Amino acid sequence: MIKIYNTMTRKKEELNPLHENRIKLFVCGPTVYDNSHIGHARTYISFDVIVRYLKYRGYSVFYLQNITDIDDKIIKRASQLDVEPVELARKFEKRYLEDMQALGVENVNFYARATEHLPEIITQIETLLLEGFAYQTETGVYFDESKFPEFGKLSRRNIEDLNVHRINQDSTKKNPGDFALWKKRDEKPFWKSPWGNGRPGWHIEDTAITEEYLGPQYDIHGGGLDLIFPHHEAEIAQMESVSGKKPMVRYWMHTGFLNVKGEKMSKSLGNFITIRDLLQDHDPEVFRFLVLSTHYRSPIDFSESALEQSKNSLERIYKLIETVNGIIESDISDLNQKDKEHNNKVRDTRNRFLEAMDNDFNTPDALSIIFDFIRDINRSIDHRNISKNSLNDVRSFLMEFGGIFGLKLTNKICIDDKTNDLLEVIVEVRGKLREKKEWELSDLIRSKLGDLDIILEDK
RNA sequence: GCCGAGAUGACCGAGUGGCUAGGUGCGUGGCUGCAGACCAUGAUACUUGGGUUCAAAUCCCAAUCUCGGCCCCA
Repeated sequence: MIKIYNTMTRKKEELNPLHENRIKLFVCGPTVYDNSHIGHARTYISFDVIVRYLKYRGYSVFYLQNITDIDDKIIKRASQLDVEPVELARKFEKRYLEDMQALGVENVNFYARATEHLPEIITQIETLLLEGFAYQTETGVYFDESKFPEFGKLSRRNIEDLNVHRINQDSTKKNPGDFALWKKRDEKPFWKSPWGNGRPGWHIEDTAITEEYLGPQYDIHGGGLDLIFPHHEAEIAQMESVSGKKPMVRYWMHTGFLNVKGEKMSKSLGNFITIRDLLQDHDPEVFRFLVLSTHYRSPIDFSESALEQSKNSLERIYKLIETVNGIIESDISDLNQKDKEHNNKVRDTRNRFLEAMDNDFNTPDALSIIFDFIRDINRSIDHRNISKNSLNDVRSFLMEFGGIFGLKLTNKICIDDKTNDLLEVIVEVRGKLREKKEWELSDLIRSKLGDLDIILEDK
């Protein structure tokens, strides 16, 4: 039974989807006005693995994400660069999708652009006005917070607290906490609406999109911790007011921040690392491993040394696969057999692994179980008491694990035949040198190859 | 001011009452010509002070510190 920590109740709850084994999931997507950063990557890798695991567990998951392609930041950036906002949005949307692909994030079923859902947005606002949850002023249409007493239930705040500390106060609003559903604007880009030209407020696109594709009630809503307030509160207020159905979502899941040197990344601090920067000189799987070696709700402190540690850890997994492959493909006679014992080992490890993942997707715990297993298998190989048959099971279990964590776990060597032949020549010659105990020369060859990132290991 | 998260060994990081997680790094031993990989093994680990309990990293109380949210943000 899978347990999920629900931000709404602050407790782990058993996963019970609305419709048997079907799960409807929505995760807030990015505002596409700039390159995506590694904080985004953390969140989306986390959800990628959550979805992989749910699917592995037999759930049919529909994973929806929005793309905020209309927003003040987009407009501002576009005017600075003297391009059309939509052009800018499309450009960074494309980059975002490329970045996600590079990171191996691949389970989103549908990306919904805000600008392609204006009719749905307008319909929701009309309903809110009709039902008295919203009001119109000369500057826009606002949600009337006082009509939704539960406002703040997700972040556990009360409305009184929310009505202080507001800046850039729009004087036409009834309460300071009221938020915009529609902003009346005559500058481009704008859309026509019953309330005049303008564009949607920040929160309404998500509920319009989720109602369209998932309905007024669905299973899981995810996003970064920073979206709890006010974004997700606003979504709850809108959707539950529109439909009259509660709750809008059964499980709220929030990912922790990625910090750089103990501080949250922000443009003002200048510690902003984009996914592109990261991938310039790091393997995406190393970053994925770093993300998964911390629980999705905990903060991650990003650093080069953290990456280095992850790289080395990940290497340990790859080494075993390599060794196993080497033995299976070799023609050496079979090692001693203790098949039954090893079958049990694989089975127990799988069970423990699933138990860890069932427990609110505890990837670090799950990893520790994998490493336990790796040590055991290495020991068996060292003692030469594992059969090729068992090693096949080991390999397929590790591949199963790799599928869930989104790690390829295949030998990454991809060189052309010519180079391969050439390498074989070098290795053969070096072998002869070693037979003659020409250590100096053979070490030189090894170190020169090492400089070319070709690691030669003698058995 | 109001809300929230956290403090575990050199570093990262699990763990809600008893049975030394795991990884990285480092030391030692084994295997190796050497190195690497692998195996074995080691280092004053649970912020502080009280309390509950036969038993606490884990529960309670207090304190200290760190970080985050409250305009925008994954």
